[in-house]
Amino acid sequence: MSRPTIYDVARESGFSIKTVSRVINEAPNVRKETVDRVRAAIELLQYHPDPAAQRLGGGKLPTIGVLVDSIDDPFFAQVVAVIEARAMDVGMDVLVASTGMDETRMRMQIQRLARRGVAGLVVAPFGDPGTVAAALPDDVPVVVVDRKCGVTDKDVVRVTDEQGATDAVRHLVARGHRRIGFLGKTSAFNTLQDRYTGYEKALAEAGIEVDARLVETRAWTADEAYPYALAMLATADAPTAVFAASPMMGLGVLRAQQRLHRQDVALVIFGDYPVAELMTPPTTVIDQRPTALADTAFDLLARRIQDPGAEVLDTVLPTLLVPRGSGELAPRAES
Amino acid sequence: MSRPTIYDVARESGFSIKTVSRVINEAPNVRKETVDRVRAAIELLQYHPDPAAQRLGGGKLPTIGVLVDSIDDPFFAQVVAVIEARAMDVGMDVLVASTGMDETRMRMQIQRLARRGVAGLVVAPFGDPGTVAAALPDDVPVVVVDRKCGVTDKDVVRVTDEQGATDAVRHLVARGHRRIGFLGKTSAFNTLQDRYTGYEKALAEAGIEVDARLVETRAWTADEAYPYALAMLATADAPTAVFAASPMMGLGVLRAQQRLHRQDVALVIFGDYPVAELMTPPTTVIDQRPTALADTAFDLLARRIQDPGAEVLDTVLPTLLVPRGSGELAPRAES
DNA sequence: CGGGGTGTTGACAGCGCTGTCATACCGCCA
DNA sequence: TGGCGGTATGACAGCGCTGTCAACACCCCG
Repeated sequence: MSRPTIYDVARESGFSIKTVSRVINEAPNVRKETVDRVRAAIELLQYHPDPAAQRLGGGKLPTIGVLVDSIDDPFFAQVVAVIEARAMDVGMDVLVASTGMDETRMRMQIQRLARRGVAGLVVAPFGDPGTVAAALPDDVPVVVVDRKCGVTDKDVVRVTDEQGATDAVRHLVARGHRRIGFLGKTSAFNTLQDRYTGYEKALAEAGIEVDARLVETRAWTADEAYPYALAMLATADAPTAVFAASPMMGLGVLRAQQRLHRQDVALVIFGDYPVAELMTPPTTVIDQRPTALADTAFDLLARRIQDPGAEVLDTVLPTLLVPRGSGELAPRAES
Repeated sequence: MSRPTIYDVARESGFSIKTVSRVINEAPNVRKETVDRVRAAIELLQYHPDPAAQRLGGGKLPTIGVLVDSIDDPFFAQVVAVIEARAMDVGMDVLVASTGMDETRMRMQIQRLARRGVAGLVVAPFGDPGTVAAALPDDVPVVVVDRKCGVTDKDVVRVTDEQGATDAVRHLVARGHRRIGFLGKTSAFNTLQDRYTGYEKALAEAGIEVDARLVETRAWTADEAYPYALAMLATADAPTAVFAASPMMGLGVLRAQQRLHRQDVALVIFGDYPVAELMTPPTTVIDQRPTALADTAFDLLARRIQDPGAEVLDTVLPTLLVPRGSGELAPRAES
């Protein structure tokens, strides 16, 4: 009364296990009638191949691994959700793992997933190019998402970080802002570095000089960003607008604004977040469109699994400025 | 130059593969010196057992499956994150799957995970007791989270839905509210039903009669809740406070409040959500403490995997009222 | 009518483990 | 001294698949 095996299907259908195997894997050169008979037996017995056995017998696990910073980060949660949905459509399972932003752990998790025999891996890496390149396996298809980290021999999907940041700051400049603050730990990721570059660029275009007092690059978490944001907003020559280079930075700013009752400071956050549209004022964001990112990542992975030799692609998706209110505030009248 | 197998370790250590297997599985009756020698060989060769082979050879996969409504729901994202972290600590992987609130899909996903040979399953089920009971496998350890759904033969972890709702409504009553609205599709889950019961109970305690015009039980998503909330808040005898029985309902109410500029209506939401503390006013919530839920779920699962015959536990965790502002608003003066 | 495809199927040997059972050895007691 | 029980180890047969290779049609063409 155990689960039926391929032998049961073979017996039921009157063919050999090999032919059943062929039908399961949609191999060529099987007569249509045979396929039908085997399919009928499979249906009758409610047979499903055992993934572990398939794996052991030479194939890969019908599974894809996803490794992200943290699963409950809304951005990555969406990425995982999309991958899971897409994987389900093609009958694959998804193994999730998180790095917790720890390099050793990242390497360990990648190894574990690879060892597991997954058919492919979606990874949001971090760290310097050397480390990342060493950590990514070469014998498993890998797609790198969100952060390039100097990877050149794998498919990459990411967004136009610099352009997005430029859009954000231009948007603020267009509203008349000249004193625009920046928050984001530029040393952490190349993405953040790029966003800073975009910030600089937009200012330069407008003939505005970067004021070091308005640039804060030390904070990484929202908790760290908060005091800096507080300090920046509390000074006499506070910025009239702030560009937060990540949602975490954004939260830090929002907390500071709430604390100081300074909702009149314009704000654009790089990266959308839940209920941003319900804030007072609703938050203008640069949407990274995580679902598009994940969709593309899945497509690329599927492509590479199917054709390991395909040309390596570095896909850069556009971001989307979503004006909701906070980014459209005019500079408050100088007191 | 492929991955080392148990044979390589056997050769390297000078013992048979069986003894190596014993060491890997920490089986009894192996001389300490042997263990050390084998361990050294394992270390030297950087050997890691192949999970698929372990599975096929009689064991279970060192993997636990998690099935939730949706992976990017903040509540479930946290649950998944905690399970993943705990699993990693004990060297297990996590397969995620989502039901998308579809019964057929739920059943399918459960079967897939079970077939996969996972060591255990954490499931947030839904649907009537019969369906759920039929969908849950008996040959794999299962822990049911968040919603009991009439399950009696599996371990369950959930929160005090009725008590939490009562707390919320009492809290509002204590502020002087008498006209308190309710939003939540009571027919969807027993959890929501319980929350409604809690609502009724708190009103009864205060000698307040339930006003059918203030009770809306048809909406399930935030989009559905929005028009109802709008209607409820726009009437002449609008409630002075609202209890939203789920975060989604809460979002509907918040949108309606924003639209109508009625931030003066008190609000308590069952279930915390990101940045609730940054809203205007900050949202008072009944925290379901998803991390505690997930921790307990993991503990229960580990216990059952280790001892399949253990007594079945129905664990009910307390919720936590988190006052942040919206729930402490006094009834506005009647116009 | 024979040779060389092409299409269709099956026998069988693994894949890397674990379970079962056998073996070898030790110390102990009668 | 023989026999018994316990400890430590190994031989070997699977687990449920897939890959390889062989077998056996059958067809077309010269």
